[in-house]
Amino acid sequence: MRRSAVRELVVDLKPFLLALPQSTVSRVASHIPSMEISSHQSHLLQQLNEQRRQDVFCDCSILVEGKVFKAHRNVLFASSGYFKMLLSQNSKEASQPATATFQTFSPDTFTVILDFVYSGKLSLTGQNVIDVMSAASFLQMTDVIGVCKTFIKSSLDISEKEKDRYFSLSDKDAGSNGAEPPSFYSSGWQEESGSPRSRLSPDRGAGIASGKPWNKYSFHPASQRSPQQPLAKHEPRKDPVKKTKPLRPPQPSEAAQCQSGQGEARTADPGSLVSKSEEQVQVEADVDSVPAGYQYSQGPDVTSRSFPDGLSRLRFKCPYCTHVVKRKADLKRHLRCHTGERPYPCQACGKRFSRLDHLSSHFRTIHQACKLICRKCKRHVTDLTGQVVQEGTRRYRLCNECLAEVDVDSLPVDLEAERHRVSPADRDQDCRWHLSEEESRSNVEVVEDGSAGLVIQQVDDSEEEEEKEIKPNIG
DNA sequence: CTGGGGACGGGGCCC
DNA sequence: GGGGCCCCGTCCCCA
Repeated sequence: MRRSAVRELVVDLKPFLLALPQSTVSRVASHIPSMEISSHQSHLLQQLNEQRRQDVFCDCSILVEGKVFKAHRNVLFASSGYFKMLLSQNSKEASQPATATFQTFSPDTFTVILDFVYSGKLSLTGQNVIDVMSAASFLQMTDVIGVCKTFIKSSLDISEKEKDRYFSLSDKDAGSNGAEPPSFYSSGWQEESGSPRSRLSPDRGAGIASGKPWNKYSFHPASQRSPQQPLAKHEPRKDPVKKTKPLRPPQPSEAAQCQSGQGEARTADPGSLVSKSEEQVQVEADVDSVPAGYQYSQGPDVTSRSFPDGLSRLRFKCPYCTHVVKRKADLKRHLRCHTGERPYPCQACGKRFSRLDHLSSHFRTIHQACKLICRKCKRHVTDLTGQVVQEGTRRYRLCNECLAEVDVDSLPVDLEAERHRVSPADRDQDCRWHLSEEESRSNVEVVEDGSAGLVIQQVDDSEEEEEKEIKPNIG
């Protein structure tokens, strides 16, 4: 601890101790082996933050889209898993100033993160929460991620609680285009003792600092997003969710790309950033706990929206776009297109879906060959006129004529095995298509065409009805 | 360039 | 009220 910090502490405690009777001091000292000064931590943090602002002892530079942030290696190490990895890998060069470069989030976003690191206060707004969560995902700051998630969820709760206020506001309040949400949204995290920062206080105009209206908000990697980018109706489709490669957490090698003391430019893969974000959203979906020492405060007018008469039936307003739905469940469903949450994995191929019905549809279409249509000639097929073909994890039907054309008629179909496969006892287990079963397909009693990678199964229309009862094994 | 298949979001209905 | 399901429209990818 620096001398100045210690001196501050002593100065701070002096009047307190002097004010106590000597007997009290000795009695307390005898009962408390190690006295804990509650203000110490915040004081220390305050001092570190002051040092950061004055660039005192800062031994780490972070370059974010051209803007340089100064910080302390120790503080970053203690706050972020990413920096922990990065700095520990470069521990040999501890004497050299460390430099990290990011282009995956904006300077504003990193300002919020860094302010949190040095103050414990997270300045979240409806405009920055996704960016901050993505950045926190990348930096592996799980506390911040949790706070962001709670923030988003809380928006929903407040939306519900204050729905009556939609209608209590006059048309004048709503303006001519009542469906438009209010321009600003504000909320923030603060210490229990309360924050002096006005932007954290839940008053109406508190979010003006960000200056971004609701309908300007969209969910994109910061590197791809303009702050002013409007949110089109299907814009979430352009979000990295769809482009995401198989989900994976940031790898240590990615962190290693930041070279200590070299200031090497680095562009992190936005896909990986969001993938992590998605993954964490899902993994932590049931974690609503608030980090100890914090309390959540949010502006009371977050969802105080009113709508014209024609829209008054639609009560739930998406906090990230102008979309309005009638049911809270619909809003919850809609929000996944903003958060990228995909809680429904396909057990057959591992692909993840944001909605259960989409998963069901995918499973039926891709893995169950439910369509009684020949994939090639589009004619209706029955158990007499066609067969199910398995290609990898896909199943579809071909009529006997088309089967002959693809030269698989020479393949023997093990009817006995087929009967066994669709027997009631085994049907359910088989049709669930567990990945583990995929991997151990040697036990599957079907015949594979080695050249075409096809597996021919006899069509059984009775199975068709039964398959409708089979649902993907949703974990 | 075009058509088909699949993914995906929204809306509505039923339980 | 919420979950599940179905339908529809749109978009994207690919052959």
